[in-house]
Amino acid sequence: MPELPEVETVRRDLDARVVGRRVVTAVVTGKRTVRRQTAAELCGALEGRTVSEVRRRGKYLFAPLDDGAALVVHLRMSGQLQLVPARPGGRAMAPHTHAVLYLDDGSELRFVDPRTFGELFVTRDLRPGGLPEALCSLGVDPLTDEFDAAVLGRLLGSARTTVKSFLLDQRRIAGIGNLYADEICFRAGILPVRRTETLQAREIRAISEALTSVLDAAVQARGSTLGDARYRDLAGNHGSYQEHHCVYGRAGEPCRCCGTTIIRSRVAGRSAHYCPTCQS
DNA sequence: AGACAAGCCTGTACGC
DNA sequence: TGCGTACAGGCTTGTC
Repeated sequence: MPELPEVETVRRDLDARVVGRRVVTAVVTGKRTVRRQTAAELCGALEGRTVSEVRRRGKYLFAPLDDGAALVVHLRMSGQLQLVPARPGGRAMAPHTHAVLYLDDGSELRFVDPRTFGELFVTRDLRPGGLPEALCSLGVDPLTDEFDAAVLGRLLGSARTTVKSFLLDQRRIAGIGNLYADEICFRAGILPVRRTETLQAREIRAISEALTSVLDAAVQARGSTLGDARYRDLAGNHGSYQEHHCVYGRAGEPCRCCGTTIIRSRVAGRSAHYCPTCQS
């Protein structure tokens, strides 16, 4: 399940390898992959265009093009981008390949998505800073300098919900999914069910610190690859942050800090993993 | 066979 | 009334 660290890993690789490349041909075969426009419109908007840069907001990737439009990609649960180098005879398409951008150096950028929740679209509707209008409802991105403990404090101060729901709300902070929400709560020593109204100043600082340190470490490790919807980077390699998970996917196992059995319960309709001793 | 996992959107219901 | 929040349903498919 790609969340911020996984999407950022893909963004960095795309930025290094696809910027300056021109799309020669675009082919969409998935029926659900392009929803906000027709596949022909998307392909027409991409063909002949050069990728200027690759940016990210929360879990969304967007690539401004040389004509002022931007390609937007969301991987949702099972989406994956593959960059397949030019090779005589080509390389077989993975099952569930729904779109392919053929680039001017012979490489192919492929969108693979078994559960078909992911989507691509091209938009010309951009804010002055270049952010697509469609992404403007997203909250602050925690890897930017727009985010710090003071900003988090203000956001938490106006919320009346659980810490888990707060962290998952993309309109407040963009990029955190179920996995990193649980890891951040553990690192901060806060239970996922804690009400935001009850947080002390020192706990808000702890959440801020945990948020930054967990996401930074996960980006360093090139994301988490778990058994289910296995995340892969552009080249097909997996991340390694799962080796550092303290709670997510560890229900029934001993806490790495105190040995207490990690609990799994439901919070805000989602699975939540926590240590009942280390978190309060 | 059927439940479940995930992210996000939509619609509806609720409390203050 | 209106705002913020809660919750359920829909979308999908591989895995247990």
